[in-house]
Amino acid sequence: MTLDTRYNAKDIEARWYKEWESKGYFRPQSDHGKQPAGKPYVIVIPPPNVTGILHMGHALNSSIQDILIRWNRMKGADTLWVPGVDHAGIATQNVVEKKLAKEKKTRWDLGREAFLKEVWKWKNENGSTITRQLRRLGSSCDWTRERFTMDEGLSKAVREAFVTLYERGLIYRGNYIINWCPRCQTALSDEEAAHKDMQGGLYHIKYPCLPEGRQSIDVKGPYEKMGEDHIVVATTRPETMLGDTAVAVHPNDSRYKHLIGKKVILPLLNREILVIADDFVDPEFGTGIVKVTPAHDPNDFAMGHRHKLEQINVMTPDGKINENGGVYKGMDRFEARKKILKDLEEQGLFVRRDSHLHAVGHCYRCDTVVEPYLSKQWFVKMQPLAEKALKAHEQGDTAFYPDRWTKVYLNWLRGIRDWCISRQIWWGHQIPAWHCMKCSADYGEPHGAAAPRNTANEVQDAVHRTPYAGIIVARETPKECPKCKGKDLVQDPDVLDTWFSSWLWPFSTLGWPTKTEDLKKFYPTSDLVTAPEIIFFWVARMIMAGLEFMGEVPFTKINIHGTVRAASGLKMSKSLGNSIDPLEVIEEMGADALRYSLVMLSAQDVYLSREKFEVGRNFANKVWNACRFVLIQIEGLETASTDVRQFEKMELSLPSRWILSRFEEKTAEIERHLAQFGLAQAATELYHLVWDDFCDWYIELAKPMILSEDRALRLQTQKVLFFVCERMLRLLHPFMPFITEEIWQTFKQKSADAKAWPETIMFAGWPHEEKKKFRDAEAQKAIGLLQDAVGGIRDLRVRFQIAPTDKLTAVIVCKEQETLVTVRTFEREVKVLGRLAELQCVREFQKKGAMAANSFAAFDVFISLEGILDPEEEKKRLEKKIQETEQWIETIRKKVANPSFAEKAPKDILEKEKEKLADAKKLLVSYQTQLTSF
RNA sequence: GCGCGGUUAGUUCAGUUGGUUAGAACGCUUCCUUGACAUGGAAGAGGUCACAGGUUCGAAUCCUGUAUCGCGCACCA
Repeated sequence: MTLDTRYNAKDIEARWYKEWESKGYFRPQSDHGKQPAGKPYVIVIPPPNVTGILHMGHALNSSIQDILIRWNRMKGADTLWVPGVDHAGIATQNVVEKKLAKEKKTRWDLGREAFLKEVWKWKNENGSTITRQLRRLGSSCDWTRERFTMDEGLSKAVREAFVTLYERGLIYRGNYIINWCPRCQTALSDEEAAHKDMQGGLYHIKYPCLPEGRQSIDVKGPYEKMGEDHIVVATTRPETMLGDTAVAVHPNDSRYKHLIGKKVILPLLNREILVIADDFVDPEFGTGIVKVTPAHDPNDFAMGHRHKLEQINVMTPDGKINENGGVYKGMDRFEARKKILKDLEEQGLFVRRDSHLHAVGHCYRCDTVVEPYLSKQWFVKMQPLAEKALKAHEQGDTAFYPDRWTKVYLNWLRGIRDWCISRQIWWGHQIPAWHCMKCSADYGEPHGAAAPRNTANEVQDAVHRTPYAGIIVARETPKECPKCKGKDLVQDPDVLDTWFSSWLWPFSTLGWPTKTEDLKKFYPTSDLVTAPEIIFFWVARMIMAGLEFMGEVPFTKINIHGTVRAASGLKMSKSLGNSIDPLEVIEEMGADALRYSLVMLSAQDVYLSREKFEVGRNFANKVWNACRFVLIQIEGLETASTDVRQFEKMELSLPSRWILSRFEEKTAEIERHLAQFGLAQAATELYHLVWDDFCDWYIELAKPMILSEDRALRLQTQKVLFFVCERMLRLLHPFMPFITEEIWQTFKQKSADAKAWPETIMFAGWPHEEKKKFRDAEAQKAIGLLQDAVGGIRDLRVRFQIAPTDKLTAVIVCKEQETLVTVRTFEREVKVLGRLAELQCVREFQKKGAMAANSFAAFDVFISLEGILDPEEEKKRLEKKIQETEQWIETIRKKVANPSFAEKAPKDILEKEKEKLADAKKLLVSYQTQLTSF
């Protein structure tokens, strides 16, 4: 039984995933009636957007989670990885609306019910793309527990959560300035309005003053005296001036004190507005006078509140000027901006445009400029929730890896603002609130429609009236109004923010609010792995929800991994056209290669280009071939086994002792890295263990041993090869699940005790240190010497251009008798690896003729270079070496001679320095001896 | 404006609590198709660790400041 000559990732990967899933290996072992070891290990997947396709960020995220899951599964824990997708309200609705648009239809043409049918149809046909792709990656999720935020159970959880919060007085409804996307025509939360710096204009506009005693608002120019016949305000959004209801100055601003309480004329609409005084105004900025538009700016809204100003909404939900905007009615907001500026200029009221850099909110789904907009929405009062999360953190219930994200998280919690959760779309969980048409006067106005002029008092009322008259919030659809017994009830048309369902994910996916077995067994979960941009959207909210509804944090460890970026440094995204499709990489190089490359690079943000995946591909190929070599070498072996005890009474060769020792050492190190989410470091360690130690040295050393006449040595080497290689596969399995399974199964067939092996490498157990049984400092030191000797010879070969086929003679001159004894034990190996015809190991040596050496602290390696060596060149080289070494000695000597160093440095450091000094001196002697012989 | 992170080889990055002559991958140079692997092997060149101070016997590592790049947050119209 052996492996194919060529490693074919594609074939292997398709085959194994199917096998694993169909046999139920991904399910918790307790589902199979097994008694697992220790605490369960549970991860919930950050649910990807149902409209999404797998991008590199997902690939990295899922790779990390799968490594953690497979690692813990191998350790014997009851592992559960719950997969699923969220319904992505706005994004999904957009996709379906776009589809309808092609047929020249809108959602309004279909009506709510028919439209939702369309969305479900789309979901059923296309919604599994991303989960299919996750399978290609090798993600060992328990698909039997897959959830969707719109499925029945999760919808029940959403309703439960909403009603519970309402009952606890943490949900309110009110008129506020929210972020409004005119394209999606819905409110957004603060997090969904991504601020981008934009170079815009700061427009200075003259507002005429109403002269003393004049009642008429027909004030004619010219306006020349600022502060007398006019004032100048500055704005970035001139179109909002249509809704101005005041201008404000700082109460202590001496320039304008006389204006306070006076009136100015709002140009274009020729409305009188008041000059008010408010601390908010920064006298240093612009002219020190601010126009106040309570319905279109959060600050102005607050100011309007303080001064009981009228709120005039001048925009329609789709971003056009409404009937309050006079002649501008019907114009798009940006079109209106241009026209208004033009009109102002014609009237001599436009002063100038300054270039101005400011942050403008953009809809995170469609990138449209968000409009601060006054409308009636549902909110969650966040502060009480945040306080619980803060307290949990103080108690050490949550920890971020790496730790620096803690601060980001805490800062956000401390400055938390209420969460606008209602969305004016149809796809999502409809708010479980019903309006009694009889009791509720305030129902019936379409959301976001040109709101009649709400007064500040009304807002205040709306905010604080809880529960509201005429609104019934309930778990079950109410039949009648509890107050008036009226039957005319209409459910609130709004749906909830998608994140309102995602934040329940860690327990809703386990069955909550039903007290299921899963919930009992698997909550709280273990780790959360996600990207930094999701900390606010999801992580923080999940923690708050966990505490609020379950009374316990949903997970304690939060691993924040790097962002995947294109080589240019920009975030990888489809819209920028700089993305690399993970599926293409899988197709070309295999999922194992993709996973390994990504994880190895993920110590921080991952900058990708296609070539970077070659690391993983080459590594997979190396693993394949090394194992193939092992299988070929053990062809005749009848007693291949993974049993540690087989080596107990065996006198192992030095290289075998060494490789066993190296594996033991590195296993512990890899485990340590994995335990603190140092996956990149773990992967790098493994890479070098496999490539450098196992392939470059052990396999090369094993070759002569296998060809040896000594039957016992032959057999022993075969056994060690098998044993070590099988462990290597297990160490690699979490990182490269497919290739390791394929090879491992071949190993299993080859082993003498195959019956004792589990059915899959997934359950083969994670290699643990054999009580340091294999730790072997002596072997490590000896192989170090061997590597020096071979390296020294190889260097001389290359330096003097000696063909590899030229068998030459070398002499190793040991400086100590002890070294000589050691070197003699691996004489044969050095001969083979150095391609020598002859090797002498001696204590004393008198150089004859043209010879050159490489010197080490323990020995010198000479080779004969008759007719090749240029004595002058060699002399120069040696002189340079001597100079370098002298300098080095001087440095150490100074250090050691320093009384403070001797006094303060730890003992072992001092010892090390002294050793170093001794070694350096030996080296110097070697060089000097060589030089004098010329 | 506030906060966070980076600045180490030509490039991309590692570098645990300060302690070998600062490492890797890719690229580059030279040589090698030797029975696991050319997706390979051997060897080599290449770095005053952004800058300036400070703490220390000792600093890439800790502190202060500067420069520069990136990210996040924020109501300066």
